[in-house]
Amino acid sequence: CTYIMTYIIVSLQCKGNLCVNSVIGNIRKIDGGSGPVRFRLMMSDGLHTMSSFMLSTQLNYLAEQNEVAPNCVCLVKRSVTNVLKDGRPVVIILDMEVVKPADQVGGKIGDPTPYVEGQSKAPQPAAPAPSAARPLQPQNGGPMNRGPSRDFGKKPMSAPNTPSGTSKVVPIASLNPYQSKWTVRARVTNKSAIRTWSNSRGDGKLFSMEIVDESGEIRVTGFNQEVDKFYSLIEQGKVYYISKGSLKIANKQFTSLKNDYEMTLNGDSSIIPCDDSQDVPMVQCDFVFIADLEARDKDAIVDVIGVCKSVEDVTRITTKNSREVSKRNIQLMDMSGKTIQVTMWGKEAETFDGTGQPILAIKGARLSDFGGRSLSTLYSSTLMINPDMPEAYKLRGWYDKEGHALDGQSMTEMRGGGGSGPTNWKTLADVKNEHLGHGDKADYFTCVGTIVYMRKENCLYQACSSKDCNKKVVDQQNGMYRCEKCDKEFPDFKYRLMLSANIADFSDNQWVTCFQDSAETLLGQKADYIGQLKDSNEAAFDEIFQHANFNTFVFRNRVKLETYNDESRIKVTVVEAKPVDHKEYSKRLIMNIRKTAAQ
DNA sequence: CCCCCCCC
Repeated sequence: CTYIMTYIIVSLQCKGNLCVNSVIGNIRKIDGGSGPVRFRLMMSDGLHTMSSFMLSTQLNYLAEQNEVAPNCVCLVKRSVTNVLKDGRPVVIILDMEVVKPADQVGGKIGDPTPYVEGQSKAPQPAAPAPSAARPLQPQNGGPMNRGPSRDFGKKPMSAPNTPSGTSKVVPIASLNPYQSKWTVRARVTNKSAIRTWSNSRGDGKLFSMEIVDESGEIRVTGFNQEVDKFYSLIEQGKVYYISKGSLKIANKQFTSLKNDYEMTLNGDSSIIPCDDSQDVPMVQCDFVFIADLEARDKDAIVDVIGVCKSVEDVTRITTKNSREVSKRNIQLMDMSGKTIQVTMWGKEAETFDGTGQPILAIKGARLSDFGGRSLSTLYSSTLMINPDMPEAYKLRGWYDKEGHALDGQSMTEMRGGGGSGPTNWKTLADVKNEHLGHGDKADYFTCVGTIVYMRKENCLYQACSSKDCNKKVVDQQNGMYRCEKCDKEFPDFKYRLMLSANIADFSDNQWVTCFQDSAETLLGQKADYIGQLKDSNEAAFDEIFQHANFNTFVFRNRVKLETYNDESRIKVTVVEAKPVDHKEYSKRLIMNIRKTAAQ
C-alpha cells in the first residue's frame, strides 16, 4: 500500500495535464495561499513529501472548515499539474475527500520521518513517468472517460499557425483557472446573438458560445472589445483554435453544459479557424427520457430528444413587461412512451415546421412545473430538427414502426379537454389559507377528499320535466307542477339531486354542494331511482347514503365568496367528482415528496 | 462584467 501511494505522488508530477486517479496521503502542513488559491498543502504518502499541492477554489471551504488540517488523511481524486515559470510543478487538486479527519489519525499513516521546515525541496521537475504508471489509468467514469478517448496528456499536440504556437492543444476538460497558457481546438456548437446590458454595475455588450471537443464542452463569453474582435469571425458549426482566456466557476443555474468552469475571452485571447476539423465532434447531448423529467427539479436545464407528435399554431402573446412575442407549443414524444409540451418562442416559434412529425432534439431546455411538467426553450437552447445522431435514427425507426400508434401519456396535464390550463391541486387547508374564492372571479381547485357526511334532507328536488330545463317546479296540489322558467304546468316532474356533503382530507374538511351528475357519482345511484326510494322505501334510501359514506373521490370544485344578509361565506360547488386513479395519485404524491425534499 | 428566456 505504501509503495503504491509513494508511486502515485511522484507520478502526479509527470502527468502534465488532467489526472483522474486516486492519491492518498496525509497532510503535513497547510498554509493560506493568496489570490484565487487560498491554501497550499504539503502532502506525504509514506516516502515522498511534496509541498506543491494547492486546493482549487471549490475546495477552500474544506480547509476553512478545518476538515483539511495537518495530519488528516486525504484522497485526491482529480488533479491538474502545472509547471511554474521556474520549472517547479504545482498540483492543483480539483476533487478531494478527507478520508480520515486529523483528530482520528492515530499512529503514523504517512511519512514516518517528521517534517522539518525547509527540508522538503520541491521535487525535480517533470521526470518521465515510470512505465509502471500504466496500471493507474482512470477507472471511474470521470470526465475524461466520456466520448472517444484521445490521450491528450501523453501526446500533446502543438497548435501550429497560432500566435501562441508554443502552447499545447489541451482538452477542454482539463481547462482550469490555474493554468493560463493553453490552446483548445474545438467546434462552436451554439453562438448567441450580441446582447447589451445596463445595470447598477455598468453596461456593455456581450455574446456567448458553446464549444466542444472530444473531452467535453464549455461555455465561452466575450464582452465589449472581444465582441468587436471575435463575433463576426465565429461561425456556428466551425472549428477554431482558441488560446487563452479566463476560467471561472460556471453557474449551473444557467447551463446544462458539463463543465465546472466557463471561459471569458480577454485581451490575450486569440481565435483562429481550424480547417482540419473532421475529428472534432458535433454537439454533445445528455438526453433525458421524457418519463424521467417527472423526477427532475423545476427549472433544471435538460437535453431532450423526441418525435414532434403534434404542433399547435403559432400565437402572439403579451408578456408582463408588455412585450409582444410569438409562441408555439408542440408535443414531444420519446421511447419512454410519454409526451411533454414544449414551448418555443420568437423566431423559432414562427419558423418551426412540424410537418412529417420530425425528430426534434433540444440541448438546454428549461423544465417548468406548468401542468405538472413541461419544457420551454431558452435563448441559449440549441434546437436540432432531424439531427444526424444515433438517438434520432433510433427514435425515427421506433416511431414509424410502433410509436405512432401510441397516444402517449402526457407529462403536461391539461384541465378539461380543451387544454385550458393545469389542474390546480390543493389541500382543503390550502383553500382556506390561500383565501381561494375571495377574488372577483371564482377560483377552481381540485382535491382528493373523503365524504364524511351527507345531508339526506332536501337532497332531492322536483324539477321541470322538459328536456333541458332543470328548474324547480311548484306543486300545484292538483296533480300539476308549474315551472316558472318555462311558464307552463306539467302533469309530472323529475327528481334532481342537490346534495350537501362534507368532505375531508388530511388537512381540513369542507362543506360542498353537488348537483345531479356529481351527486349521482357520490351516491352511486341515479337521481330518479333515489327519488323513487325516498317515496317508497326509506330503509333502502338510507342504505344508499350509508353505503356512500366514507368513499373517496377526486373533486374538482368552484369556490366563490357569497354574501347573504351582510354575511359572507365561502361556497364550494363540485364541478366534477370522479374516482381516484390511484396510480396517477401516487405518482403525484411521489412527485410532491421529491419536490419537497429538493427544497 | 451576463444570467433576459416571456403566456396559460
